[in-house]
Amino acid sequence: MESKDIREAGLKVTLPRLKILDMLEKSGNKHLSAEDMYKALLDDGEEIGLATVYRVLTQFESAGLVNRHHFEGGNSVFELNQGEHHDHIMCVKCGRVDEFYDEVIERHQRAIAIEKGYEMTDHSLYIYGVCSACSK
Amino acid sequence: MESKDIREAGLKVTLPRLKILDMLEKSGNKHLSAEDMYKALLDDGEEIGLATVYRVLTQFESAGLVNRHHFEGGNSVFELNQGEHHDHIMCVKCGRVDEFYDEVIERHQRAIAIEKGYEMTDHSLYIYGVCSACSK
DNA sequence: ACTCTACATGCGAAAGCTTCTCATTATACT
DNA sequence: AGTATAATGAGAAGCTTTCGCATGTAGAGT
Repeated sequence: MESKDIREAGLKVTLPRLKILDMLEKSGNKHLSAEDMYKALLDDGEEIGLATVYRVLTQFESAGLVNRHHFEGGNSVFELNQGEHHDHIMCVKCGRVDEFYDEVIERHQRAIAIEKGYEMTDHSLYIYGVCSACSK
Repeated sequence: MESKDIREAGLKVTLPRLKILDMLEKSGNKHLSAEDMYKALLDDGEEIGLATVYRVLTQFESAGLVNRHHFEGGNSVFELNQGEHHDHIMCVKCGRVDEFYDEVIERHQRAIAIEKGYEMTDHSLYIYGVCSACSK
């Protein structure tokens, strides 16, 4: 039940929040922008403002329910936080996104932070390329 | 002489371009935004428009003279392309930026791209943390 | 040096994404 | 159910970046 997550985040359970969380859960590993979700909600006949979508996503992010990514070129995209950290590889032609996790890279990042005297709080790694479907 | 670089990029040697390139060369390993450079030019008494700063930086980027980075939270910053690729680690409190290069990480990125069926064109890795000066 | 043409510039306007403001409405606790 | 508090929708505003266009200038040829 999604409403539990919202309540546990200290937020009231409202229709926009339920709809947005629901949409993220059903989206598979798609990475949706606020605009994407807003349009989809409109198409569903919901009366939800774009500002609300942004507000709710920001709150979900603070609560750790979703992750925000800044892919190259413009707007942020969001995905459900499902526990396991991963990084992204993205096709510069079609926008397809795949996910990966590499323990060696993770370990080296931590080592670099220590070597440079930083307490690591976060990191972001994006690989850009042309996917197999687009390169033929 | 910087004008050679500009000419080799197929661009006319103009005052705004010289000033901007000069400023990047003198900035050490600082990472400057277009706005930073625009303000510095104004303070120097130059009559250079913000649009020109953006245009010139974009052209320099296309020509491979500078690299553009999208740090978390807003605007792009630029640094001179001095040959060797590197990634960045940034303090989330004071904005300090350090650079690093890790061959193992680079190799793993290439391997991941191949494994996922991508022809890698680019990648970006940012580590965020609290630097030693800010953490005490 | 002088001329000419294509390219650059500055300015203001505009675009695109995101946040803010505020009056209205809904949630959840008593 | 009643009430305090938080959430919403709509539009305005903010910020970075780009565009359009009239004016100005670099640089090749003469």
